[in-house]
Amino acid sequence: MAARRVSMADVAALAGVSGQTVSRVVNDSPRVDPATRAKVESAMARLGYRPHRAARALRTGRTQTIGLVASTLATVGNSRMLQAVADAAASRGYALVVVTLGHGSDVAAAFDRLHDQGVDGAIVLNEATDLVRDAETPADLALVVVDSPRDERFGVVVTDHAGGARAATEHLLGLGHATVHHVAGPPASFAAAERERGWREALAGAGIDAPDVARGDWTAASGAFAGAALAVDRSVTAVFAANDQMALGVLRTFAESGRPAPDAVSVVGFDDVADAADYRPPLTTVRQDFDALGERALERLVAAIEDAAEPAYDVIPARLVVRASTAPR
Amino acid sequence: MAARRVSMADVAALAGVSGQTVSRVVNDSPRVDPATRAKVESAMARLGYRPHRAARALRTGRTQTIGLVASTLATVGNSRMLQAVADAAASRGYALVVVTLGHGSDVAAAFDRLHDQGVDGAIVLNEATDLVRDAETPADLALVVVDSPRDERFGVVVTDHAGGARAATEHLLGLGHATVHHVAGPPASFAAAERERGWREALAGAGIDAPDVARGDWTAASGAFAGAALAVDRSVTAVFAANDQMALGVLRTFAESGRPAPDAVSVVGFDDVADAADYRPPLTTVRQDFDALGERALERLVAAIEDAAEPAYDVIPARLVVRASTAPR
DNA sequence: AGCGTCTGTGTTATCGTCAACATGGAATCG
DNA sequence: CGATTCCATGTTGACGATAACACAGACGCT
Repeated sequence: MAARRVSMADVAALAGVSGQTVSRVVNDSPRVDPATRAKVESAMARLGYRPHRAARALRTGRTQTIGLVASTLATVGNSRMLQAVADAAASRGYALVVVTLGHGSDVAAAFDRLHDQGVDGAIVLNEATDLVRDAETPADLALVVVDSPRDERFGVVVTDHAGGARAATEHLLGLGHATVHHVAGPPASFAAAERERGWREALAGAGIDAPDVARGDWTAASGAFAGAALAVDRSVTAVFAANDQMALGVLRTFAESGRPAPDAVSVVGFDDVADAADYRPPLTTVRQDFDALGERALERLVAAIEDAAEPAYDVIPARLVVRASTAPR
Repeated sequence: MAARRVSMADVAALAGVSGQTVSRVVNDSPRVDPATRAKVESAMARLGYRPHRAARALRTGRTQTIGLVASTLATVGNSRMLQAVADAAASRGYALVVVTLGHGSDVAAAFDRLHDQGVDGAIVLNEATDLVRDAETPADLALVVVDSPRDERFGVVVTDHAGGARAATEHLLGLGHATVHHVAGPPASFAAAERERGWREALAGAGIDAPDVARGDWTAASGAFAGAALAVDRSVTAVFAANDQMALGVLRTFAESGRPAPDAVSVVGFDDVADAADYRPPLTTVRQDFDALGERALERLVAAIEDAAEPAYDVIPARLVVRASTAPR
């Protein structure tokens, strides 16, 4: 019962070589005779040998593990990022440990925990611009931050929020709306700021003064609240919400005020969550490519860990998806 | 720059004791003189000592790491479970590694990966009843499965799906509806089967023959598809959908058929996702307590790992949340 | 007084792997 | 043809922590 696990020594004994040779086979060293390699490999297969991560980590100082830091996993965007990162990590042989920020939103504590875990690097989903900016980044930890301003201390991967927002706004203007109102995300959010910037740029490009923004906290409830104020203003015919869930709230309050989309108002969201196509009406929105984002973040992180690559800056495009919540004015 | 990490030996030297004594302090052994303990602790604090997980794992065979297995993390339920489990694990000093099933849905491969990682135990989010049933469970891995039939080989923690479904159905019957139609989840899902069972039981209890069920795949799109068929049948006045997203689809197609809830039809969902209160109309649904579920699963798992506790079976209640999508007939 | 027991601490060996160095032979060179 | 290089492999000794054992002194018992 107490079958001790198979170690390198067992494989070495069966193959009639030294442990070091087994190690070389395992690590794909070129310095191994093909015949020897075959012998060792068959011995490994026969015994069902698996390298012992902890032992290797102890010896090499590398754990083949990366951390993912997020304030919460309960949002659609974060969980889709997580999924993408998890898949990408698995395919490269890295384990992924998840660290969520406590209620204190204490990034330093999160880095501390990662340090404890001995991760080789970390990906941070940066929901508040100053999250990472203020925390001193541990020197010995490779870092890639998602949705952050460019920074030379760590890699950065971002969705083109501003570009997506511009496309959304221009789409609405193109439909003949005199202006476009905006329900923005929380002030601390980098993504929210970028989306707002894109919206302003599009309006400025059309020579239109930007109206006051309403501000929500990404939840549908906050979108509904903001929408209630907009709905009573008959001059509002087009609303760009900074995410789909707030758009959902906007759709609801406009409908309840007797001004349903798309006849009385056009609404655009951001993200393209799975449900967006089944909102009423189906929501025109900007699709974020979470898979590409996660994949790229991991790729950069692994490059930093394994090849000491310099921090890079990558922008992933976002694409407008037109559905039924927008119509010509 | 290349500051080697602080090891136990460094602490021991500074405190003027042996490494073993430091180890005893770290592990809260009672066999340490309070004065000595204080000396060691101050030395640890001064040097900023952190135990080296890999070294400890190598020696003890315990990694203080658990795995979470899920087919996907992109669903609301799974990501909320993940969040709950991550928090609970962190508070107990366990790291959490996430393993998603490949497209092959190959549980054996997932266990394999966990084995590689050397986790002490795993929590499986069981979306298909036969997921775990068929896989041979590794003997040396403590296991807790969420949403599975009772099993003596591993711990099981489940939401009371049937009870919640019964409450939902009885709520609708209590409003005067002659019968309740059901949009069920995928056939392989344990949760879907249980919710369907609860629905049937409630109808049977009222002496009503259960109508045919429509079947979706948890997505809003599949709910819309099922809803389209139901909406043309004027005798349908009450629908219980097996999750909120399908309920969203049902709401949409009924509205588009000129039969909006709650006047023409009453709709109940399951889960209480964050957006449900902002569906149009706000959705009456059954709230799952994901936090309790995750917390309990982790508690049982840790008990199994640390105290070799016997597999337990826990049921977490679900609660009806009445909103505006249901009305008297 | 003599003996066992308990307490706090130190010593030694080991977990599985890999880096650094060592070795012996074949191939290549001037 | 001796010297040099290269190649495939082996030997040794950590990495950091802890389990098992050892031991000296304090204490209590008969």
